[in-house]
Amino acid sequence: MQTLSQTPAIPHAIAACPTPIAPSRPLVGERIAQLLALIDTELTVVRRVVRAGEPVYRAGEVFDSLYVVHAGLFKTVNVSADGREQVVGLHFKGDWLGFDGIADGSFGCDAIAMDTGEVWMIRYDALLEGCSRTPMLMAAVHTAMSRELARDRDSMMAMCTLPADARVADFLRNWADTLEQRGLRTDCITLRMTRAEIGNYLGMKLETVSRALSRLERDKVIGFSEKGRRDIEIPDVAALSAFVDRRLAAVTLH
Amino acid sequence: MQTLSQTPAIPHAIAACPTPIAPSRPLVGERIAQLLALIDTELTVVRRVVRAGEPVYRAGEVFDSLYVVHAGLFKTVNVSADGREQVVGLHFKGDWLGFDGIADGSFGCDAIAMDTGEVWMIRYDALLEGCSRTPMLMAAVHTAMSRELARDRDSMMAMCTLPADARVADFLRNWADTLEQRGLRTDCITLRMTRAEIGNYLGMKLETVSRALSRLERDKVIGFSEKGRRDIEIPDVAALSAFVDRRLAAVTLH
DNA sequence: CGACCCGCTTGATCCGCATCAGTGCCGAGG
DNA sequence: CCTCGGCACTGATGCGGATCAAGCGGGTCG
Repeated sequence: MQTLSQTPAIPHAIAACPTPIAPSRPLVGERIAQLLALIDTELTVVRRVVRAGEPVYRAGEVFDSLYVVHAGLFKTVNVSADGREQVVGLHFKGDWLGFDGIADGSFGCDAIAMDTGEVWMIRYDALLEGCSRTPMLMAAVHTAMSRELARDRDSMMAMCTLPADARVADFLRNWADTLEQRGLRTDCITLRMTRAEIGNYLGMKLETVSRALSRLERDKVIGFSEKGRRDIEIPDVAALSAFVDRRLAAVTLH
Repeated sequence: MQTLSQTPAIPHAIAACPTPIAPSRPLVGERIAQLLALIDTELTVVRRVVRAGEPVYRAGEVFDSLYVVHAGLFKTVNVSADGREQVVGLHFKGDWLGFDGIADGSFGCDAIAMDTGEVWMIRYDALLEGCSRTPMLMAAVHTAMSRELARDRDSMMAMCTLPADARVADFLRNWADTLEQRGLRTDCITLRMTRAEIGNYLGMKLETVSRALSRLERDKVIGFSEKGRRDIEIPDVAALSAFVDRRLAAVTLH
């Protein structure tokens, strides 16, 4: 089914993919290109380069613009009044940033670049106007928000029902999926996050992340590159899914 | 009770509110009324009464309509391929149902009535068209999606960082807030969920919910009505917040 | 070069919550 | 009436992951 036109990714892994969530998987890369083209023609955008660690916006700032990731990787960090903070989302090329600010006119999260990247800033009032003119644009915005909603729920579900090591496996699988959708290599991914950040995102401590990764390596589901423990080799994405299912079955049956 | 044309909400409760998140708190009830009026004038809606336990829609069904809760309480349940299911959202009057179906054209959740209620069904294509005509309507839709996003993140945060009993306290506080925003009594709330459902929503087991409630009662933060253990008295919402903060401090400082 | 810091790993121990098990309460139905 | 099934509460026990602690490799800077 998934005859991805451009990705050179391992075909058997795709055929064996157990969770065909998105029926239009091979089109995702194209969809992103179309989105960016649509925005570029319909709206005036301000391109902004953001360096690693720098914020696109911060929680509490007045909301008046949305952002679309054009390059790089960004995280959104929820900061509560009492100082707790948690990574609540990761955003790749084509993802939007700032939807959560619409409701009450100020951002609810920090959005921070994890390496040098570029965002397109779009004034919200201009976007509303553009949506009135161009129904396709409105549909695209709705779709993006809807997708984010669905993704948040899936990760909530994972956090609630999966044990720690399966959560890490699921995280890696999602990352690989994301890369694959963008036509990038999935067999060797570079996490641009520390163990502590991963743990924060997945709701566990850095030691637990480390142990989970070690276990996944022992089980031959992943490998470490000799370049460093930050690069992770995923010979077979399906094996990762299988690992999740296996751990789940171990819990589920009484 | 539902006749709140403009909220007659209890002023002292607002003054005593410990977490002034929304600056326009007393206007929320009015906002809901305005939303429903706006929808009613701009769109053709189909009213549909749903009895307790019946679904509004089910995961996997083709998406072509959104729903607005007009009366009653609804839950959304995420069902994964392997059979796990989790309550991922609770929806009161004025909330929308079905946003997560926009992205890929089919619903990702079950939406189920928790007691007899009424929803307004709105065809999505008609909504898009209405949004083009009426910018206010579009803004309302965006706001609703944005709010849902923010709420999901907050509950994700709570699940990750709060211990079980604080999570229950936080849950009750949010419930009370929701009622207050709609101009209803907050000092005695009736949970229309079993302990197991609450636990499922909060990511814990029913025994833990039960213990947490018992503890909250021992600490005089809540009380049980003599009508049954399903009715919970909250003499002071601020005390609930204080409980959450206290439990958090106990964890945070080493 | 060595001193230091940071990120990662691994082991030992502790604790919160899940699990298992027993009891009580209430409403429905024979 | 008694029985039965669903829901709730509580105690005992075990496990998964947090916490504490130690060691290691690599990068930076004096």
